[in-house]
Amino acid sequence: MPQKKLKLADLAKLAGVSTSTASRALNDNPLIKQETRERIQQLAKTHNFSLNAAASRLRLQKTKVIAVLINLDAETEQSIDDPFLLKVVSDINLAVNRQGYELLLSNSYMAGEDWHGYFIDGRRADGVIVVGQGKQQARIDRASEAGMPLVVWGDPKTEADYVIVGSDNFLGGKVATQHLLDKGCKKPLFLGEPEHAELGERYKGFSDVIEQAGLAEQAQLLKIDITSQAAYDSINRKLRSDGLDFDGIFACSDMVALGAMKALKERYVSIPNDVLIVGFDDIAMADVSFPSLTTIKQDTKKAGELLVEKLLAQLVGEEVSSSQLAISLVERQSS
Amino acid sequence: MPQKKLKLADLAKLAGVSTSTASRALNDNPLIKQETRERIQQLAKTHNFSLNAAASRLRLQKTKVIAVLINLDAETEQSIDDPFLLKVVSDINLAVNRQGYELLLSNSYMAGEDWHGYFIDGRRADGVIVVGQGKQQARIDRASEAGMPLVVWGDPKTEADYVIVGSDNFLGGKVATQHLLDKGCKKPLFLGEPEHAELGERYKGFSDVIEQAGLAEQAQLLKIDITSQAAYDSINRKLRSDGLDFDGIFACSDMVALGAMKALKERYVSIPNDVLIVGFDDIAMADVSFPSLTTIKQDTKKAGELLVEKLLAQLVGEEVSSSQLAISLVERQSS
DNA sequence: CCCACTATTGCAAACGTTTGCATTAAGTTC
DNA sequence: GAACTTAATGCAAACGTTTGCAATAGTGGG
Repeated sequence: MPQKKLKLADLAKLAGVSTSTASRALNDNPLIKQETRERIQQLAKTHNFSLNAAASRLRLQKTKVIAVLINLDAETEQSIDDPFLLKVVSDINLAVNRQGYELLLSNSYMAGEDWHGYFIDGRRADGVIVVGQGKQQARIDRASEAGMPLVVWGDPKTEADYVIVGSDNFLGGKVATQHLLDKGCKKPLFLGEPEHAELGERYKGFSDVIEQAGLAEQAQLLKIDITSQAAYDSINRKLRSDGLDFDGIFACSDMVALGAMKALKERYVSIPNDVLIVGFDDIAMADVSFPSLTTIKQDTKKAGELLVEKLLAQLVGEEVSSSQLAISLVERQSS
Repeated sequence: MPQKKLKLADLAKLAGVSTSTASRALNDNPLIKQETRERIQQLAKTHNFSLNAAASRLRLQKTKVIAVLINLDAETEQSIDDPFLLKVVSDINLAVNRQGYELLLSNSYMAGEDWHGYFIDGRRADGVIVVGQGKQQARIDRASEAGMPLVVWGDPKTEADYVIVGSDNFLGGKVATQHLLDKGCKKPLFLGEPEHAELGERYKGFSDVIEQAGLAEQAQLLKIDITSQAAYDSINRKLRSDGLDFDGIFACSDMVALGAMKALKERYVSIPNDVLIVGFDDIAMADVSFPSLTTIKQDTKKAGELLVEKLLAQLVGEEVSSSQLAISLVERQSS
C-alpha cells in the first residue's frame, strides 16, 4: 500500500487552492479559470486521485448507478441458465456504460419485496431495469406506483402502467408459423408455456396463423418449462406415446428448440425432411447446431440501448412510453 | 410518490428515541434493550424504511459491494458472447448475494487503467473479482501491488503474487487427451490458442499425453480464436486443404468444439466414428447437441463460492492462497 | 478617485449515517 | 445511605463531497 488515500482536500492543498475550487475544477465548472482547471485535473491524474463515490452520492442524492434486476419466477436462489437472458444483460451492461452509468446486478432474492425502498430510498441506484416480467407482476406494479424509475424487458403489448421494451412477439409467432406452413408443414406443434407474457404472445401469433390456414384441428400445444431439458423429455415422451403425429415445431425459444431437436435426432427423425423446426431468440448456438436452426432473431443490442435510454429519460422527468422492437426471420437448415 | 423518504432521524422521532438508538436498534446492537430493538425494527418495516447506503458507506468506509470485472482482451466495447463466462458470472452473483454483498458488474472499459483508484479509493467496492486473466496481466499486477483486495478466475498454476482460482487445466488437458487415445484416436488435433493462460495449460496436458504415447509426429495444433465461428471456419479450411488427416479433436472450449462439429457434420464426417471430439467447460449446450458432446466439466458453482470466500477472507486480513478446482470427464456420444 | 461590474476563489453548511464518550436511571454492596 | 456497578440511552463529531453565498481582486467608465 504505497500511499494513503488522498481526499479532495489533500489534492486542493497540493494545488494550493481551496477544496471548492478543486471540486469545481474536476467537474470542469467554467466558474474556474481554464488554466487552473487543467492544472488541477493534471495533478489529479498524476496522483491517481479519485473522488469518493459514497460521499459524492450522499451529497448529490444521485448514484449514477442503474440496477438490473433479474426477475426469476422461482423464489429460490437460482443461477441464470438461459444464454439469451445473459446476452440481454450483457448488452444492457454495454449500453449502461456508454451512458456513463454503472451497473448493479441484482435479483429478486436481494431486493426483497420493496424494490423502491431498496434501490431508490436506499440510494443504491437511480433507476431499475427489470429483466423478465415473470409472474411477479405485483411487485413491479408496486414499485412503479411508488414512483420508482423503471423499465421492463418483456412484452410491450402487456397492459401496464410502466414502460416495457420488448420484441413484437405476436408478429414473431406469426412469421415463424407462417414460415412453417410455407415450407409445407401440415401438423404444427407449439412447444412452450403460453401463460408467460412473452411466450403467450408468440402462441397467439401461432394460433392466429393456424386459424387462418384452417389447420386448427391438426395443431397441437405442448406445455413445458422453458429449458432444453424439458423440451427433450417431453418430445421423447410424446414420440413414445403418440408417435410422430406432427411435422413442424415452433419452439418458444432456441434452447427449447435444441432440446427438441436432440430428441428427434436420436430417434432418426430427419430435420427438416420429417419435421421442420423454428426457434426464437437467435442465440449463438442456433447457427452452430446441426442442422443449424431457423429462428426469430431478437435484437438484444437495440434492446439494451432502448431500455437504458428510456430509463434515463425518465430520470430527467420526460414522459416515455413502451416500444416494440422489430424481429426478423433467420432461415437456416432446420426448415 | 406516496410519502417523502424518511431518514433515520425521522424514524427515531416516530419511535420516540434518539437517532443513535434507532441506528443501533436496526443493527441489532445488544446495547439496546431487546424490546426496544424489536419495536424499532417493526416500525421500520411498517414504514418501508431503508437506510441510505451512500451515507452508510461514507461513514463506515465500507461498501458491502464486490465488483466483478470482466477482463476482455479487446480494448473495444464488446458484449460477452461465451455462455461459459456468463455462467461463471451468474454463479459468482449467487455466491456474492449469499454473503450479503452486492455485485457491481464492470469491465475494463469502465474501470480504466487504475483499478485500485477506481474501485477502492473511489469507494465503489470493497474488493474485486477479475474474470479472465487475458493479456492484461500488467493491470492486474499493478492493482495487486497497490493493495487492492483481489481474486482472479484463471489458471492457478500461473506465477503471480495475487490469488487465483481456477480449474486444473493441465489435468483437464491430460484427461481429455487420454480419453481420446483410449477410444482409439491415433491422429489427435488440438483446437485453440495456447498463448492464453488457461488454454496453454490444457495444451500442455495434451502434449504431455501425446508425448508419452509416442504420437508427437501425428499430433497437430490449430491455433484459433475461442469462438465457434473461428472453429467452424478453420476446420472447413483445413478439410479443404489437407483433407481429413486427423481422427480426434480436443477443443479448448465447448463452443469451439461445437463449431468444429458443425463443419464436420456438414461434410458428412461421422462423429464419433471418423472423428472423436472432446470439449471443455460442459456448458448446457454440450448435453443437448447432437451428438452430445463429451467434455471436461468445470465446477462453476464451486468456483463462484471459492472466489467470493477468498476475497472476503482477504478483506478481514487473512492470508489466502490460490486454489485449483477438480475437473471431471463427462462422457457423451461424441467419443 | 470612486463606483459598478466581472472574473475568480474561498467559507461553511448540508447530505444521513455510525460510534466514542457522557449521561442517566436503577440496582447492589457495605 | 453513600459509593459503586450495570444497563440503557443520548450528544455530537466525523466520514468527503458539492454548492449557495460572500469575498476579493482586477478593470474600465464617469
